[in-house]
Amino acid sequence: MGIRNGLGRFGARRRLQRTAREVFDWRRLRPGQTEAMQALLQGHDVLVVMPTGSGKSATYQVPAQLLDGPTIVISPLIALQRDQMLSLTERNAGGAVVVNSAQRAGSSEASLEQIRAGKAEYVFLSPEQLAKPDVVDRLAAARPSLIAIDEAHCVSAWGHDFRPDYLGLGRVIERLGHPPVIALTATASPPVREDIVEVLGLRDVRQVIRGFDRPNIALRVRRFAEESTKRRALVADAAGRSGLGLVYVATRRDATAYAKELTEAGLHAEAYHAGMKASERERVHTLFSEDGLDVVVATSAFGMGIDKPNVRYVLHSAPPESPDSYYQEIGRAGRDGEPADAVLYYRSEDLGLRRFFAGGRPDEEMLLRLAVLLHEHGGTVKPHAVRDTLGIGPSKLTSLVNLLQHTKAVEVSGRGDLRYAERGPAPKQAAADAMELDESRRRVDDSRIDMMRGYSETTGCRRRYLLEYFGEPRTTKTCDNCDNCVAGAVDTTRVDGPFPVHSEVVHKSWGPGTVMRAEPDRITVLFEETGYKTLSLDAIKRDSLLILAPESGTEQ
DNA sequence: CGGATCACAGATATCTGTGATCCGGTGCTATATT
Repeated sequence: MGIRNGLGRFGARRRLQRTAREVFDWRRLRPGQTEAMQALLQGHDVLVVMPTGSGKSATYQVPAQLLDGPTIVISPLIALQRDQMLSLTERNAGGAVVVNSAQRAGSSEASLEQIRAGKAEYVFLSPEQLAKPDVVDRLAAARPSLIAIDEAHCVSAWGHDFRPDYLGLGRVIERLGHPPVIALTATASPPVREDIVEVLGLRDVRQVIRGFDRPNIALRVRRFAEESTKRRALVADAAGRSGLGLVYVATRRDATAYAKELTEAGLHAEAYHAGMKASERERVHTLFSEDGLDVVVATSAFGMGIDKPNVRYVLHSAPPESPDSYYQEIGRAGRDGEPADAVLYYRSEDLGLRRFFAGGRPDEEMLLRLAVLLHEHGGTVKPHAVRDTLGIGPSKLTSLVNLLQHTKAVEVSGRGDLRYAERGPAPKQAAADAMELDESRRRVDDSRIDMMRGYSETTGCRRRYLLEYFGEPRTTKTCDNCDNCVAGAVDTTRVDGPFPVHSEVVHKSWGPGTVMRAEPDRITVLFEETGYKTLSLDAIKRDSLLILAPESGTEQ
């Protein structure tokens, strides 16, 4: 009580500041933080995109103190859950508990009981825990006042296949009474933000987006024709550097191989990937945290949650699958604000592996069998019964159900039970629609790989390229801290084409989209259905491909 | 999609080329066995 009635904007701000100081010992809140916190207290859902180390966690931790009821924090990794729980336990913040499979038997049970009894303010758990109806029921009974989704880009990056329980979070949020929800991430391009909002079912959303630019990170791409030449160059580069570094590689095998070569070159290098024993991974992580080595050679498994200030360089032996991932990975350099380097060792062939990873198609036959099964049954079916009948695992079922849900064929109840929608399309149509939806998602994934190629091959300012990708156009044309700008090769002619950045357009066959990037002879558009496309202005003119959307220009 | 690896053939007894085949990232969970 009291927040909405009686206390105005300024009262709320003062209370937030006082709580930040008294409970957490934070002297000052930054504008982005206060904005997000106030929006939560006013009952909005909030999407926060702010760099690591800028106090994202504070945006839910402080309001949690002022709202009456526990705060549920959804976090993708057990290690992150534990770290955050421990740091809260040090404060006099009302107690924090975790619920996960790494707990001793009965300990998760005790955590849930503490939440129910009002003896803990924060509970940390994974989406998989929230896929269990009894866990959700017990949390709902505690009347949570706030839900935070940490590392929210995982919703979009992992939900659709790798960890499909992320897709169930929207339903879970409703089941928990939809208190104010805050989703937090360091990196999210506009379509990723849209995906997060849609999957989580956020309403009346306030977006707080701050500080994408990391001007102290020098950006560079080195192009190679031969794999062997590229390898040698990367090893020589790292061997010639001092200070802590990260080398990102595409495969586990490469992690081991590069680590070996770097060791032979005289560095203390350690490999890191998900195939290693937990104890080994922890050993490398500790060495890294305590400056006990020169370089970690890792797959994408390494990095989430790390906030090490003095990483001096991040080298990539191959491009990742999107600028989103690339920016996230190089963003681990130079957190201290001192100069740092991000160098991509690039061969266009290396994008092939990314296309392979993006390529897995859903099982169409199984999709149809599932649709037919639910349709013929007519009533509500328990998911385990469906799994038994079809002989598939829980995550496969979740991803197939998700596709059918989007085509309005299947409905999922609060407890996770399945039923065919009364006015849903026929099973055959539903399966076909679902395949088409999946196809469209794949086109978007492919287009993000294309954008990674675009970054690697651009002759323009690389920083500008990335910032525009994230929807933050710079006013200056050059950054003076990327290879192209330093070489003086960047074309600084003013671009005043017919389709300015951020204008809404409609394409003859690809439908509506937003201009993300404008160059003298071409533009890049983010289309709702097909993702990113680069179009030459000549072709647009010749075939009248594109027009400005009717409402565009009247908005601002 | 591209690479690494292997079997096999071919011109010569150790190497070279070709085609087939396989493999590739991210983490939760839950339970049985030491």
